[in-house]
Amino acid sequence: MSNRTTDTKEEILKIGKQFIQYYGYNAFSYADIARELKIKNAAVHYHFRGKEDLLMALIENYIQNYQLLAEQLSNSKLSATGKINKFIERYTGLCESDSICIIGSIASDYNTLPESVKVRVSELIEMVLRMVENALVEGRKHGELHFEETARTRALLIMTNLAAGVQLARISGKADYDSIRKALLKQLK
Amino acid sequence: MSNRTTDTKEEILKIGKQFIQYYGYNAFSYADIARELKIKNAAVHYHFRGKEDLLMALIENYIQNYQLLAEQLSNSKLSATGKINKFIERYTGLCESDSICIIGSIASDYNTLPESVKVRVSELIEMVLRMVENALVEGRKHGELHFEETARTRALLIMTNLAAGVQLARISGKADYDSIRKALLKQLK
DNA sequence: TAAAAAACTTACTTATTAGTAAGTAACTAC
DNA sequence: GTAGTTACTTACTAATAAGTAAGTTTTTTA
Repeated sequence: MSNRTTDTKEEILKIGKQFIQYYGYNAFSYADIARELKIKNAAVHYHFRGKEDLLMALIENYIQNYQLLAEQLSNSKLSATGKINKFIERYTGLCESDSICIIGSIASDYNTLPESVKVRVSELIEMVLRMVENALVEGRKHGELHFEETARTRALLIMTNLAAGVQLARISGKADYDSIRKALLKQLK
Repeated sequence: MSNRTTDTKEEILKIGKQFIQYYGYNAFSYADIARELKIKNAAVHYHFRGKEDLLMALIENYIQNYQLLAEQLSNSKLSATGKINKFIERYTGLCESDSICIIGSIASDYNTLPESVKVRVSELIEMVLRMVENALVEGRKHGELHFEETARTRALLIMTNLAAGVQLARISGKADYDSIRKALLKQLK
């Protein structure tokens, strides 16, 4: 019995992503996913042999997603500020659903992950950093953005502010995330 | 059979802290602690009824520790920069052992924690932020430090840079943490 | 429309987890 | 020196976790 309009495999990925962002990788089980989708445990194993495979698939999805965003940004007529904003918006969205970014979530569980996953996460992070870096370089070239550090360092600062910002927001409130977000942009002017 | 020189309860706290900082709260069990200390599972339960109680004790320890640091700093003749540096050093130390800060670790697992713990973590964070904020206010008053935002916002920026900085360091390398650390201090001049 | 492939469920297994009840050894206080 | 307290161990239980083998239903394709 398959569902006409939705794809179970996609649904598993969707729920898995939500669980990682809401509870953390080591805090949910295949049984949790199965319960949520009203299928059996073994059905989840049919689509993803094990939890590591599911995680790997999620990371691949995430990489694809960011590659798409990177392309869109490089082809767009948006200002550098606009591009940075597109990036920031992703975090703002997470904040609203009491979730944290996958990278931050995985980073906390990093030492429990198999080598294959670690390598890919590392590549994902480099990709994201390069994307922000490119926007920063462009903005500085056009006199639109101003910062003292190298673009790479500035990208690191922005990324860490946002990643930990959404983590903090769940505890001390969304107002703190908002202060961070606004300060980030003001600093670049 | 009790150990003359060490205290089992203290040892459990020490290992528990290490596990949280290295693997994450939901990635270790009482059995792991028992194995490490060469005692039985039930002995851990004797000292801490459940994992939540252990976590709570660790947080209380952490709060005490920070209260001590806050006092030391407020009574010290250190410059504001020196005070901020004392704070930064804590993160640098973590970085060297491939560990992340307890706050960051707990933040990722936040939605799996009981309310009693959440409340105390929230108080801990406020304490830490106030400490950094105080040093910033003092530094600005004396013309030693310079920043545009409110001291609270600046403290948020510093704290998120460091917390996510050590998380990132495990994945993309300690050099990235170092760039962040140096940029942080330079920004304040 | 029959065979094959895909997408499951049923029914397990094996390992781990948190936790506890009951017993024992050692130290402590009087 | 014995009664009580502390700090355990032994020996469980009940629940959950990951995973699999075998069978069933549904969909696709030839």
